[in-house]
Amino acid sequence: MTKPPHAGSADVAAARLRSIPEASVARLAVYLRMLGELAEQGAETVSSDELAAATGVNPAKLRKDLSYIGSYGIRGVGYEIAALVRQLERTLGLDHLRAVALVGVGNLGHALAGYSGFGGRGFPVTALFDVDPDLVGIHINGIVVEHVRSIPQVCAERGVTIGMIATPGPAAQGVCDLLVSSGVRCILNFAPVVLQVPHEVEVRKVDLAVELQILAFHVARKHLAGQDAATVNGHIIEHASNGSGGMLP
Amino acid sequence: MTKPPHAGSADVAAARLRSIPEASVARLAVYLRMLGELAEQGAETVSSDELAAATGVNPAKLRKDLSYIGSYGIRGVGYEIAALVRQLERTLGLDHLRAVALVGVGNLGHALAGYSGFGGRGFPVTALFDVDPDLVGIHINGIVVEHVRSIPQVCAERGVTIGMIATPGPAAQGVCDLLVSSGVRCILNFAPVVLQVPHEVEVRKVDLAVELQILAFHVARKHLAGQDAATVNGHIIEHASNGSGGMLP
DNA sequence: GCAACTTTGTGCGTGCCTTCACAAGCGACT
DNA sequence: AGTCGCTTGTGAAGGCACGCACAAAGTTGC
Repeated sequence: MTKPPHAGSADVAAARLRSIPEASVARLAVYLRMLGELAEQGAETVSSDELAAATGVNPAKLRKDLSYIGSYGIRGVGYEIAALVRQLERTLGLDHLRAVALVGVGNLGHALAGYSGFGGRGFPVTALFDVDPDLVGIHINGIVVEHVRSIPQVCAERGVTIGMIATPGPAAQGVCDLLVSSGVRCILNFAPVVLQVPHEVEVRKVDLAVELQILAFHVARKHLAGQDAATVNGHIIEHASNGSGGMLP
Repeated sequence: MTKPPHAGSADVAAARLRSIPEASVARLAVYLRMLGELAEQGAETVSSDELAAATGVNPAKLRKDLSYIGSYGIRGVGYEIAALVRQLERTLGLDHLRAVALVGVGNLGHALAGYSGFGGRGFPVTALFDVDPDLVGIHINGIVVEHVRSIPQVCAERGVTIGMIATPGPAAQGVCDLLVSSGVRCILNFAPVVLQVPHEVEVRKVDLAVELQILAFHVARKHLAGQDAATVNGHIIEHASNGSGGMLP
């Protein structure tokens, strides 16, 4: 393909961004974290085979994923970790901090507010909201909980670009509308409802009950199948879409 | 196709289970929850168009999903909600309670232990584990936290079939091995690591940091694209691809 | 400088998932 | 009974993603 002659100009970067498959984006984030760990351990370079094994994906798939963001590997050697991390962060938009607002400071919301995995990775939780008068006003990790009706004002003041909804189901759509009207264009939804949003807003849903039900399905399947559990190879790996390709020796 | 003459015998059910696409299983769980809400509102039947709109999927896809579990619709009318719910629950393995063990009662784990969405849907959290001496012994929702080393014994006693891991990353693999050695065959992993498991064990991963990074990517994309935001069609809808499952992927 | 080895980048076949479009089936109304 | 309108179930086509396999490109050793 046309090689990127020097640096990715903004145009080139934009063109690339648009064309990265959704499935690859999800994996790029996983590669990035693993690369961070490797860097901490002092590694300078890593091969696609090593990184693939560590993240549980096929090496060819990994190389193809990385090829979407440019040619940052050295044939015969591998990938230079520092450069790759920098480029991944640029691609994933992690070169800026993204202020996050969290609505719903109940059971789950409280845990999310205290989760260190966010702030440490460029997503400082900057605003907390709830409707419960007993919760409004308390501090969590140094952030004061505000009333939901303040969402537009506070989000504008603090430049919030990502919203997380951890309210009970019935409240979620209303909260979502408030966030959208405040200019938030990306939402992570933990409430068990399907949010209706304008087309320019991106919603991702994390549904814990559904995750368990999917597992329950597999429990039932294994149960019904008895345990044929053929004497296949011994290990590996994460993730559902295990082809379970035709058995039949 | 060959219609199920009377009831799905276990054989027929087993054959169907094996052939349901993974992506469809995830959606079936969503349909089931929405059907429950509709039933509460007093609805008797629902058409594929209505249910599809409510769950944010394509009507044809919904019908195909439902066709995997049998022909429970009435042409010209729609689906009888009660019968469909019953069949979905059977298919997803929700006709039995599935005891769940939760390992890691820190920030996130504590919230999960108290999350009512599990017990209310057939997944009673039956055992809690941690290594922290300050946590071992305390009660959460009436369950006492045990030491991780008790996992094999307690899981066997209480018939645990699903494990949830909400530990810090470095501890996750060890905990996973313990669960697997205790007979747990399905694991929901919240720790930011890729678990290595035998092939007969099913792992689903929920990775909150990755979810946010995917959103950040879309923030960056929207930003770079300016707001051309073409005059495309007007609406819609949740969900990128999941794969995931979500997270999952 | 050359040969052997290593590892990337990718063209291509394959299979799964999605979506369209339509025939078949069911109820209601006349 | 017959017709009309509505909705399901599915065949078939298109698109996307995965993974193999190999050429290109770099490094190491002599």
